[in-house]
Amino acid sequence: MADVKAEYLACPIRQVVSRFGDKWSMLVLYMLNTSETGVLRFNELRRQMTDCSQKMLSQTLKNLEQSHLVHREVYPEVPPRVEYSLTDTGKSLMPVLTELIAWGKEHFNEVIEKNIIMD
Amino acid sequence: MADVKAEYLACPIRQVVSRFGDKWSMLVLYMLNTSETGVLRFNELRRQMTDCSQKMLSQTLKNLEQSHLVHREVYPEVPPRVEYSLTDTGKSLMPVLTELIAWGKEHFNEVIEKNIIMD
DNA sequence: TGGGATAGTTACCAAAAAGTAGGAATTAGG
DNA sequence: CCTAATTCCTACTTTTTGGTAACTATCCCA
Repeated sequence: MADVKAEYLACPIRQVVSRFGDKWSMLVLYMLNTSETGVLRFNELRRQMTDCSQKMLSQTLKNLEQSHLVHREVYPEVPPRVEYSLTDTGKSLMPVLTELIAWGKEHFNEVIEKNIIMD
Repeated sequence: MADVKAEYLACPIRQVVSRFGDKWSMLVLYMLNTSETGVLRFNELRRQMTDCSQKMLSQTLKNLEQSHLVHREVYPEVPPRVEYSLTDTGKSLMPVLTELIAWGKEHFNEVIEKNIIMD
């Protein structure tokens, strides 16, 4: 098991997959990146990702924050205001992510035509 | 729920995540890409990914085949021989994946130093 | 007095993913 | 005739993930 740990720490693919290979992380990063001000509040994200539950969104944001990809700024107001934005590390990921999305746009249309995955 | 389907079909991020955002897909693609001949047999992959179970590997390969990213060639011999390689679509993904890996190498070392995720 | 808004957390449950262990099929080789 | 090699499949169990609904806290407004 210690071997597994070493393997994880050494392998950038596993790092990447384990940190934002989940259902919502990339979507959140994308939303933050395309936001005009570069900043989004919790409920603004919720409204844009209607099929992500409140729990999943806050969990996702917490993970991204722990990975230093997203910055969380709390304003001690009532009602509370919390603003999320990309960190510099997060911003540095965006060109790659953008390419991945572009690749998806280019190549999955053809795939989807032959291959229905949802019902 | 039909909306969710439409959203999925329309969103390249979800396409990408749902097709190879899982635990093993990227690793398999990477292995196939870095193989000298561009071809790997089932047990060759197994030996290189010791912590992936037989079941997971064959499931992963099947998914990648269905997404037209991996080609599966069966030779009707005894004992059986099956060779896996990247399709053209799979190959077209590799530059992006390589960049993602490079990004991981560059940026996660610093993150890991501050932030232990495994125990 | 009693919503409403904001940003969560928690407990509970269901579904999906993944691990384990065993079997199947075929033929060559001892 | 028994074993090894190769590529799986299947049943069973455990672990992880995700969803639902209810709860918290605070202040403003009617």
